[in-house]
Amino acid sequence: MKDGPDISRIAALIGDPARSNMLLALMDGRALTASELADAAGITKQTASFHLARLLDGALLAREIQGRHHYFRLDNADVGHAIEVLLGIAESRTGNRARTGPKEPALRKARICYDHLAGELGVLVYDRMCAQRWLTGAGNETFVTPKGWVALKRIGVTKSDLSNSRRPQCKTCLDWSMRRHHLAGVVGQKLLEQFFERGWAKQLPQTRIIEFSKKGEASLRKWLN
Amino acid sequence: MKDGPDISRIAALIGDPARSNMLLALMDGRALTASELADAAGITKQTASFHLARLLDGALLAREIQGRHHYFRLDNADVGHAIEVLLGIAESRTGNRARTGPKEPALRKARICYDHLAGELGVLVYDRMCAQRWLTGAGNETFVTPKGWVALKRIGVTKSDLSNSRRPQCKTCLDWSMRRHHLAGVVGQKLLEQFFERGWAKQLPQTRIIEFSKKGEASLRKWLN
DNA sequence: TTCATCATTCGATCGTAATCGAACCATGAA
DNA sequence: TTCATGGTTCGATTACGATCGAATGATGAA
Repeated sequence: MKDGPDISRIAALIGDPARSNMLLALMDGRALTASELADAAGITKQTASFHLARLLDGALLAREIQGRHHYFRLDNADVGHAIEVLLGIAESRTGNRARTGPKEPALRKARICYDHLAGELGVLVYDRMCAQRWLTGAGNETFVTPKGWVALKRIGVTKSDLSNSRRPQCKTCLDWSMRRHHLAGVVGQKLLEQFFERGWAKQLPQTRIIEFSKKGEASLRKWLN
Repeated sequence: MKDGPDISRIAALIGDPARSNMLLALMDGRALTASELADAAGITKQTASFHLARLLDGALLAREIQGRHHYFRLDNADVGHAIEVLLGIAESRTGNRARTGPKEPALRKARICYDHLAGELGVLVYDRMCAQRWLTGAGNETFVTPKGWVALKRIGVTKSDLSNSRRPQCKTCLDWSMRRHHLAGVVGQKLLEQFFERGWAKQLPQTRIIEFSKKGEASLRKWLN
């Protein structure tokens, strides 16, 4: 037990209500200021600052300072993934109802998972992209095929957009409500960005829900054939 | 924040060193007695009993009473999955070295993940089974093909073995060291069982390491072509 | 410079969770 | 019955972490 990975340290960081509320507030991938996070958790600024320092120290959060504003965001997608898994367990305990996943149908349909699309539509995107051989590779190591790049270009995501990023291009992320995988990684992020820019979807304020317009969903399905 | 899934409750349960040590000790899928767990965590029986009651209450553990022995095991594979994810984060924080995953090469090669095989060999099994169309389906919903049942029968796993289980037959589990998927679910469990029975591999006591004999690994690779 | 705002640090308080000794309960063996 | 063992409950202690008021640092605007 000496120098092994200290799982309890990480879990304890998430295990405080104030901190977990702040982490949940960051699950949409945005960066929030200390005051906003204090608000989200319902605590004073001092207390928030204390907790944020701990989260920074544990490298669950990253901070970016702009003038007098300090912006905090999840340090990486792994943190978001851990929170999704814990959400899944917590839900199965408290909910105790037959169907898995979030209660709100809207959340189950489409939501943001750190910085990419999750829910029914997220799984649909991943499935269709696999079925049409736009993606290749088993398990978590997934790559875009040449055919896939053509399709992505049609929607405004180009290879050069991602070349200078250190993040893995594609990853899969286990979907909490669907119990299947959806697309994460830079491609997943850029894709969602395009959905927003094209007006196909927008994020409901203060929630993780992503709402597709009728037209937007139709366009998406058309793109996926 | 009223009645939503309480992620901090779950995380706080894992976030105590004594409890996390007990959970880690159970990651090999076996069921251990209260005394054994007290030992594993380095605490007295009373304290262990206190923690075990909390873990039961939070439904992270399940208890089975046999005479005066109380056996504890992880309540389900989701719990094991959550711990693997946290292990991954903790490792990336403390280790800070380039390569991901456990330090010990043996652990990276083959280890037990809740009740199935993980590590390089675990990923190999999954990849080969997919490549030969013994498994089908994208994401986490995976099924054994007719061709796959033939191959599984050759190694002693038959369809009838699993018919009366409520657990999903096949699941994929994200491998902490490899960052790829390996096979979980009942099939993954039965498969590992066969590896043990055939003497291809054995678990090193007090560790999660699974050691394949030279002959055993050769037999495994032959089975996978 | 002065002022307002955003954030962190300090200090003190408070509550609660972890711990263990001791007692108690249940089971199985003698 | 008695005894030994595995496990839980009770009670008291202890220590640590969360919280907030107040003070201190920054930054940007007037």
